[in-house]
Amino acid sequence: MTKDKILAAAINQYSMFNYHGATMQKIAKEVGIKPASIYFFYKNKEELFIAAFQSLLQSHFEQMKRILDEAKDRGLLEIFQSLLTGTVAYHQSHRQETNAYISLVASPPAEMKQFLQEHMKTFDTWMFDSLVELAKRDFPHLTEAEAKVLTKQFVLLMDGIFWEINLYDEETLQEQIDQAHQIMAKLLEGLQHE
Amino acid sequence: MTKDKILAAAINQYSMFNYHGATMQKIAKEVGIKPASIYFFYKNKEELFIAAFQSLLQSHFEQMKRILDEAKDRGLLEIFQSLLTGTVAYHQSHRQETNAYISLVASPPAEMKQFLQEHMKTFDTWMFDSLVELAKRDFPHLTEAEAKVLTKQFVLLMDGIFWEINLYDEETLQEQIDQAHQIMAKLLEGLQHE
Amino acid sequence: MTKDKILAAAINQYSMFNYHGATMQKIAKEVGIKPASIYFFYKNKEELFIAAFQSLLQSHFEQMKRILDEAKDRGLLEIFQSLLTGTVAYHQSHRQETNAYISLVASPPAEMKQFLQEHMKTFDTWMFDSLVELAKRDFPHLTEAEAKVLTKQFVLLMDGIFWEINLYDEETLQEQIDQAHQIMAKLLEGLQHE
Amino acid sequence: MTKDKILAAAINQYSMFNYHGATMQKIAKEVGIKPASIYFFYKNKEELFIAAFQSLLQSHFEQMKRILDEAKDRGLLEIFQSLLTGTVAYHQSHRQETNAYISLVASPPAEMKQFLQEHMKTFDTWMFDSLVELAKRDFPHLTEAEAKVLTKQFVLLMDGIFWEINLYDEETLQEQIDQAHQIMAKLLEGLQHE
DNA sequence: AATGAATGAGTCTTCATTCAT
DNA sequence: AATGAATGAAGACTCATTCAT
Repeated sequence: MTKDKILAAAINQYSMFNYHGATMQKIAKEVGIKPASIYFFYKNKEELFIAAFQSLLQSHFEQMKRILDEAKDRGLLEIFQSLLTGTVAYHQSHRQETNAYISLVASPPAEMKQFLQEHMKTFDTWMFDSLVELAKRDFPHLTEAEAKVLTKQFVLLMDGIFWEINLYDEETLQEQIDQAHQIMAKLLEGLQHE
Repeated sequence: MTKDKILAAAINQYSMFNYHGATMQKIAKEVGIKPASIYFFYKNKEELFIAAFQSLLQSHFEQMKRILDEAKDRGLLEIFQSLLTGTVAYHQSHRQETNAYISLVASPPAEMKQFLQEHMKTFDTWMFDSLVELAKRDFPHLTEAEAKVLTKQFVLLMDGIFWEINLYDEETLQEQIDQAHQIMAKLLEGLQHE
Repeated sequence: MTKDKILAAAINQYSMFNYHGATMQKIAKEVGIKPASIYFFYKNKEELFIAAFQSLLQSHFEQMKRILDEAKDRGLLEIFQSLLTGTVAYHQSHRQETNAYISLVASPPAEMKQFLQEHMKTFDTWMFDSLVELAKRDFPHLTEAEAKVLTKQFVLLMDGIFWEINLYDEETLQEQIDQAHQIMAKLLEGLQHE
Repeated sequence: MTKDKILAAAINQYSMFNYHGATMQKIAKEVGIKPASIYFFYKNKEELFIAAFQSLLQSHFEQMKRILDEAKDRGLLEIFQSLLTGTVAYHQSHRQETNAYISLVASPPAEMKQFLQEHMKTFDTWMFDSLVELAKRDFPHLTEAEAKVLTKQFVLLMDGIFWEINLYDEETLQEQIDQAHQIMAKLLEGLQHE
């Protein structure tokens, strides 16, 4: 459908040139239509990008949910591992969305800042709560506080991977995922002995 | 000096609107001059931004060097700690530069991509080498490989902090720094017992 | 009927925004249809507006005829009076048409200028001839020339009222109608004594 | 000066095509510059036209003041006469301004309606007060009320001339001015005998 | 009878840039 | 060292119109 193609093109152009550099003309050209046609589907540039960003954030969210859902019956370390590799795998097979997502989070257009912050909060809360619960399920003797600390540490590692996703080549990135894995292993190891 | 004010304004505008949104007009207005005047100091927009980005990256680099230099006579854990807090402190007192830097690294203008990658490589190499050396100095029994792993892990944590710097409020960010510190402590603890 | 609704909307939009500001889109929206649908009824914008203006001018003309027809059996002064109040009453109960009519006469679209001038001539001639005849009927001793002068004077007053119709509030306008009436009374009074 | 030429061109284009039809391109072309250059002098189309209309209304106002000032030492009938002929003469030697003025008053752009109404009120008040005063000066036995009635009647005639200024050819218009003159003569004549 | 989808032409406006002063 | 004046190119967006359905 043309409407979806426009959305995809907007995301792609944004990933390459940012908001002001993603012109209606370039988006239209990518879709194979004329600029004027975009306005049949979206009222203006801002509304197009609101839709684009919503779709972007939502697919990222859903992807994370899917990964967690698939992994949730394994052990905690494996869940962490799955999240890391799953995220990176997804993002490597959706290069444009990744770039757009990173761009959006790292330097959001002023008009989008608040909307973005609300989304990030929802996402963070969901991820944090889910992981805390899984941690407690897998290590029943953990106190709430301990589970939270563990989760925060994992989130920090995951954010590190995120920052590196666009900076390192595939191989180096894989090494960093391994490092994250080993760190989590060591952190869990400590807990098991208590 | 006007020339420097232009540079600062360019960085500030870039931090808010990205390359295409940072117009010569807005930059001039921020400085209190007319757009035409910018061309007395810089040949064109591209050269202005090359200068701006160089200055940006260089100050970041120098700042990191300064932090490391100040901390290098303490123990390794304290060095890590200093780097984390120093970096965050610097970036919190230079909000615009931080935003610009993050924006630049996370979504570089196409024209700047290569130049940026070279810089990042230089920076990463310097940081990596410096830390490996300090690790070996402080834990003489560490093998080269072990020292490298340790450093990579620290870099991962530091990158996590970087990603979070703009997303979390000051307090939450401080907590995350603490988490990073505790992880490094645990990793070093493990080493010490070998 | 849709066709008539389109015509009415065109007139209304014209009264508010003039020819170039009365867009097919706004007209369609006012009718509650899509712009493309207008083309089922009218070949293009120009033909729509030719139809609209014709209808406008024709209803104005017919209204004047009706007023005159109703009043023609009374005395001349009363006929003048009826024309003035009748015209104003009609125009106050058809605000949009009035505005459109005034707009059209005062600043006709270039394309319509000639068509308009022909209509105005026809209308003026009809009105002038009718009034001259009525004047002679009511004041048989008047020469043709005297009757013409009297009519011209009335037309001048009527045009004054027209110019004021959109500028003054209802009350002030009524006062001006009274002034016109009194002037005509005085002019007739002069004649009667000869 | 370019800035004034732009203003004049804006008025001229407006007189021919109304607000929406007076495009920046046509205005620029008339001045002999490129559309972009207009924006060096005026922030946007709306501000250009606000300036244009202000200038238009102000020159009309000043012209009326000048005419009245020149005539004010003659008798009242001559003053009326001067105002009529002066106005028409001025407007016939400033065709574009006249058309623009008539267009503006008869069908003002929505955005300008309020601004225009205020101006008209100021102008009407000035004209009315000035004429009432002159009437009382010239006919000392006139009551205030009588002077006001007389003035209103003159204003009505003058408005009639205004409405006709664009509709009739020069000769016919001159006849109408004569009619107005004769009406005023008769009205004054009546007063003198009291 | 009406509309979804599309577009060429044109609208206002901004942008980076130039150049004489 | 700075700016007033200007512009070609491009930006977002609108408009009248078409055509298949």
